[in-house]
Amino acid sequence: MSLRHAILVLLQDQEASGYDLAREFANSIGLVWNATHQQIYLELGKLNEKDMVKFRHIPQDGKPDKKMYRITEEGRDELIRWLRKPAAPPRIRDAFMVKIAGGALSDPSSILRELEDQADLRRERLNTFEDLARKLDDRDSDKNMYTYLTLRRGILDQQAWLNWAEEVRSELRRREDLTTSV
Amino acid sequence: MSLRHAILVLLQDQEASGYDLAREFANSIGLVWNATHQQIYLELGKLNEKDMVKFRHIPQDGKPDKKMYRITEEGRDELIRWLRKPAAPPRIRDAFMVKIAGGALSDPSSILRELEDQADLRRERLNTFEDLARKLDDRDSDKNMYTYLTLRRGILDQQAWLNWAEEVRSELRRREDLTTSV
DNA sequence: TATTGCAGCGCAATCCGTTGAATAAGTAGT
DNA sequence: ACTACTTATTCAACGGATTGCGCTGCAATA
Repeated sequence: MSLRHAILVLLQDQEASGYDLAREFANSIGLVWNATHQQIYLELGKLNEKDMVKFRHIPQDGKPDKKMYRITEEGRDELIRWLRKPAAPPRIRDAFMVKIAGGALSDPSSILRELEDQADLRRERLNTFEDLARKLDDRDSDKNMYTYLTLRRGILDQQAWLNWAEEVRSELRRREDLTTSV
Repeated sequence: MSLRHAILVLLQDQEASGYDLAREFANSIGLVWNATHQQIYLELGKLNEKDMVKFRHIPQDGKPDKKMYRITEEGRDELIRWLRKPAAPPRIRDAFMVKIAGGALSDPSSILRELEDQADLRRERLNTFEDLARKLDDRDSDKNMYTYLTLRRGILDQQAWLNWAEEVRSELRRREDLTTSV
């Protein structure tokens, strides 16, 4: 349960509303941890109860009021504490891979079709990450270096996925040849 | 919610007890979907209520009785239905990566320490997967091809991770040089 | 002999996450 | 004029997942 900590990480740099955070989750941090806006609002509520964040009401004209959250001392303490203890390895839950594992049931053509859909998604992500990495101006600043490394992680991940997809294609083709020649 | 389908995939090949399944989740399928024994027993119960699996009681001497589950027609239908509709892309939730993203807070040495711990884990997995891949005898059988592809996915993933770790090391070293020379 | 580990199953409580919807006012497009 | 999107937050309901606990009994080890 480190949605909490992901939020605290974001709040470190700047005061932000739930809405702001949700947008950032959709981009930057979403690369390593994703969450919907409902989850974020809920978690902000809990963090507030535990005095790890506080907010001020900002009335706006035209737009609805907003709550600008900032991290407190307790919040920072909690974050530091969390950073110190080892992180559990991420648990893997990949539905598409379950399909591959049970692939002998479906026919190869439908697998290939879905493979291409997934590959499109990965290619899209790859482009996004590469764009963002290119736009990082000063790579030597502390903050940017870590953002850069995070992006690199995403890039290498997508690339590995796409390479795997290439292997799948050629294996399935090989298989086709075998069966038609028998 | 495709714990259900992962179980059905496993039950396709052989009758198995909850305990057996839990062990398989810890190995083979665990590579793409992990689950604890509690979750598995619970899900087996639900699957049974929906007549997607049935079981027979096996009394054992010494050991407690066990329930050997097998898939039913309804179960197979459900599995086929599920295979046909597109899978949602996996959501990413990597606590260690959240730490990296907020890395500017911790000192580089503690990051490196945890990096090495995680790297050990990845190397271990890599070896396991490579061993399993080597042991697949007849790569041309339908079933083994898909197992092979699943393993390849895991292998490429671990390798990508380890390459990334190499990048992190050199970036952090570079950074150290910069700060000491200033 | 005490402890640990493995085989085997289960319940209860709680927490996390997802889905869907409601509200409300401005702005941009056809 | 109508539609759709953006900003901004919240609630309700459900189901999935996790954590912690409980049971039995054999085998091996220290």
